[in-house]
Amino acid sequence: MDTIAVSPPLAGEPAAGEAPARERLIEAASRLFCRYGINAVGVDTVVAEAGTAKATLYKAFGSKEKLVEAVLEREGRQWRDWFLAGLDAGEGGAVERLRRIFPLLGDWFAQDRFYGCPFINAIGEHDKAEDRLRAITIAHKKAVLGRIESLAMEAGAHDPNRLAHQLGLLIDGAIVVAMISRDPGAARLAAEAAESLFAALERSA
Amino acid sequence: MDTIAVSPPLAGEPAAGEAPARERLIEAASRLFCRYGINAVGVDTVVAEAGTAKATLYKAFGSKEKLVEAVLEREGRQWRDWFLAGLDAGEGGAVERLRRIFPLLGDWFAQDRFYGCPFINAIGEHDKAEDRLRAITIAHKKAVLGRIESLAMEAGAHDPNRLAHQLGLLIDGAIVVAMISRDPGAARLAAEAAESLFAALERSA
DNA sequence: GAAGAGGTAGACAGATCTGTCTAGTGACTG
DNA sequence: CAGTCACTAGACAGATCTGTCTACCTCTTC
Repeated sequence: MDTIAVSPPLAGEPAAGEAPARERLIEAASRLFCRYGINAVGVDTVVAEAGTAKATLYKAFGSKEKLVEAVLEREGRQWRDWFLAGLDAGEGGAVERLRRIFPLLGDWFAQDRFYGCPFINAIGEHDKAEDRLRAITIAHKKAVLGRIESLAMEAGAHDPNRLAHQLGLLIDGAIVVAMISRDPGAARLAAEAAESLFAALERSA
Repeated sequence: MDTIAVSPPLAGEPAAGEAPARERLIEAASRLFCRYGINAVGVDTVVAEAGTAKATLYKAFGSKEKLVEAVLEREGRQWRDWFLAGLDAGEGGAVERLRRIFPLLGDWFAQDRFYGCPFINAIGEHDKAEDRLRAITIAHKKAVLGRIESLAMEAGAHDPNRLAHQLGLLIDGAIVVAMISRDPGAARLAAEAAESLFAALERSA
């Protein structure tokens, strides 16, 4: 009943058991936006997929734009819950937990419903002068990198903030490469690169 | 007259001196697609920006989709010309050239017209089952990583292909982080991470 | 000077987009 | 039983989308 989520973060089955309309809308939008792109999916498609009426969408969110924000918030929260729980699960010290980053990503990449990072994709297809989506994305990244930084500190890194952000580069790079190549092997490649970052750390530990 | 391009790859000024209509269309589309996203820009906007008639666009490209492909081909070619020339310019051995990757990226990120990688953004906003854009992107990356791999080999890397792809992760990660954060400092961060990858190499050299 | 190439301006068709609105249904509550 | 709440079905408005078509203009070349 209380098991840790083993399945990666993406929206799963069409949410059996009749979830409330608002939730079904977010889940349907999540699936469609991630797979086809936000601008490529109209609200009619979303309500059809969610099995709700159009008025329900506009009652609940006010606009497509707000729906997009709600989707990103939920997608981010779920991803962080899954990812951070995965880091903390099981035995091992801080370095072992940091090492778990990339196998976790590998599990995600291997899902057939892996479509890249919704945040990166959303920013890429909107006006680059727009700040709203960037702010949501930065908050998400901050939460993830914050936990990684504290693990890096625990692991005795000389500059935990820098190590965390360097790992962040490898994470984002791996996500993008996995989306483009459809090869989950990007995670292993990133894991090996991360070992080089850990090397200095191990020497001083 | 024969100077190396000092300005990074993005489409520059509105192409003075009356370029042919086809070229003006690609340049206008490039600017608009990169900044606002492909699906967010209609062909009417493109022809208005290019100062051509709509019929000219369809005569030259046949469809918006083909125009997108032409934009990516040109954008990729220009970027590679600039980037690879930047690697090879100046003195220094293979490792010094590899080290030049990230300062070059930093110049790109610092441009006010830097909107992330057009390939990554294009794939992100299209159907992830679509293969055409992925193929164009993979060809582009192959050309870039090919050169990096041969530099890695020259530098005496144990596994040049792996080093090249690991640098590729850092490159893509830096591009994405720079797009999101609007901070060209991502390039310096990546440069420092790359030093960890070069460390093993230096030891064996 | 006729013919053709390459381009312009813009109307048009038909689809699709976001967002609003009306009318009605069913469940729960005082 | 009346009222409210959450929701459905779908018509509708008005904008915008891709793509086509006609009519015209302006060079160059034979």
